[in-house]
Amino acid sequence: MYRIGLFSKICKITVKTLRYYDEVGLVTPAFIDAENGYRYYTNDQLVIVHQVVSLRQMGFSIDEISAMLKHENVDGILEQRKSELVGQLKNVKDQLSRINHFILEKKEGQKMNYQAVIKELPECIVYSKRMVIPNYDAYFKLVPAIGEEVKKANPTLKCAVPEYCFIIYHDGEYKETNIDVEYCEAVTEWGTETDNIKFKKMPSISAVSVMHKGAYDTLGNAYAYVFKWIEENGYIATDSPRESYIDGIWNKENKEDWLTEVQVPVKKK
Amino acid sequence: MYRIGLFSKICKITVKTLRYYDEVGLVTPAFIDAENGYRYYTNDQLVIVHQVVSLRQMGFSIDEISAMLKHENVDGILEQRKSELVGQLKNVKDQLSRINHFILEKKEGQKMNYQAVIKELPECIVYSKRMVIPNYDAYFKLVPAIGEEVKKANPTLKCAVPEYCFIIYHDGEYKETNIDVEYCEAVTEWGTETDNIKFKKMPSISAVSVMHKGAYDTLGNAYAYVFKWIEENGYIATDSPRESYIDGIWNKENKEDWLTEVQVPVKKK
DNA sequence: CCTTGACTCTCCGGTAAGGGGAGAACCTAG
DNA sequence: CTAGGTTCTCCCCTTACCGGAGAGTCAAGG
Repeated sequence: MYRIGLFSKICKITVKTLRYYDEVGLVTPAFIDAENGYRYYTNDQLVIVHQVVSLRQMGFSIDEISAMLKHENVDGILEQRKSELVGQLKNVKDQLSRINHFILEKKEGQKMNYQAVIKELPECIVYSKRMVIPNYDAYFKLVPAIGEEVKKANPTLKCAVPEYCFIIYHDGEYKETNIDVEYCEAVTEWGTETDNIKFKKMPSISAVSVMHKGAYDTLGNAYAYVFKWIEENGYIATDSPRESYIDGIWNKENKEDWLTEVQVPVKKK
Repeated sequence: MYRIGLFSKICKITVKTLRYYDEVGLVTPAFIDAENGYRYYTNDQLVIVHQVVSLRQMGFSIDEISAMLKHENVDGILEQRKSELVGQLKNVKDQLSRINHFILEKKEGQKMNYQAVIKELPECIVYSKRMVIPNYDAYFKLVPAIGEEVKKANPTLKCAVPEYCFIIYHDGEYKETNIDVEYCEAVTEWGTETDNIKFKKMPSISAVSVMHKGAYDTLGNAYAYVFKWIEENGYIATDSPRESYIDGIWNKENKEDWLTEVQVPVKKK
């Protein structure tokens, strides 16, 4: 019979931990002196502690170990822990890749303008108009007309809250002329379509998102950044990119205050 | 200016998290109504939140992000996080390997007699006698004589607490006859040596440890297990194995109650 | 027998990054 | 004016322990 201090040296476990294991019922001392509460351990507990440490080193939680020592659903717990570990492995590798990318990016251009975030874009209903526009500038002149056309066909239609107004670039490559573009705006309900305006449901997707602050003439940098990021971090683009307008000419005079979000649907390679 | 609920939808962060970020000073609302405490956010906060989420997705802690946003020691934090991730990667791979080994071992033999634990063996002073013994049985007859010889040369010498009494197998392979063996016992101080008995300091090492319950004739199973474990989990043995005696003939009549610990010094491959 | 120092006990508080819920105040639409 | 949705603060909960306070306990030496 050892007292707790000696036993802790024998099995190389702290006294605190032994008391904690007693408290949660994982390793109960062989005997507790009712007079003074002293815990006494024997080599039987040594074997149990050894088992517990072994399982802890595989990353099982106390609850899981308790269940396993009672032979409850051991196979299930093993498989669950394993798939958890596979997930963690992916996650750590992902983080490592991202941090390496970050360090590299920081070394090259000191500005650090862009930051990538993976986010889930929730499902939504949009009205959309797809069109081929001669060039980038032409597009802005068309937007108000679209809004009016929708309102005429659907006087009570309301935009979604929060607003989500974006264009999808359908060309698989960068173009400056004859751009195949789809203007979308999220709304709360289905409406009646017209020749130009169609309604559709955008499914929920995951996308990598970067924020672009400033005028549109440097938006190309954001695209360059995001596609490089996708490449270097082991993702692949699964759909055409979206450009979501947050701040612009309609609410900010100064071009440098404009804010645009570039979203590229992706999945892990 | 958005209220917290709407803003949380815009940046896809829970309200709880936004309040927490406010509390720790990471993302402060643009304006707080002094009357009712309502938090109001603008798109400026959106950009900050985006940065924060980006860094959180790389696994930085709130404190680290706070420092980085203030441009404090960014390079240091990056490198630190990176090496932390490298460590985590090793750890997760190790756990995965161990759990796979465990699952396999469980499928093959249902008994699950052995569990491996990596532990640090602390530094200690031992007296030791190295000898070549004709066979396993002969060894036990020699032990009492060693104890007496030490006591004669060092009447006041005390054994270490906890006791640590073991033999080292110096043969690089399994042998049944003419075994090169070193008997060791940890003591509290250096003593005077004799022709046979030498004192030395055992340095602190890490070792994989398994517990063997029962008579010595099945100890081979424990060795088989531990060397297989070492092989399959990416470790290498760095020194000769030790066999530490915990329960035996001296305190347990029944052979099935004997307890022996096999320790093999290892390092990660 | 007394003291001293080592050991042990319980209880309380802390960790990281929020989640859950209670109770109260507030705001907007009908 | 009311009903329902938002927001506020406050408190407790999570994991697997660690640190410390204050009090009781034990063994050895004088």
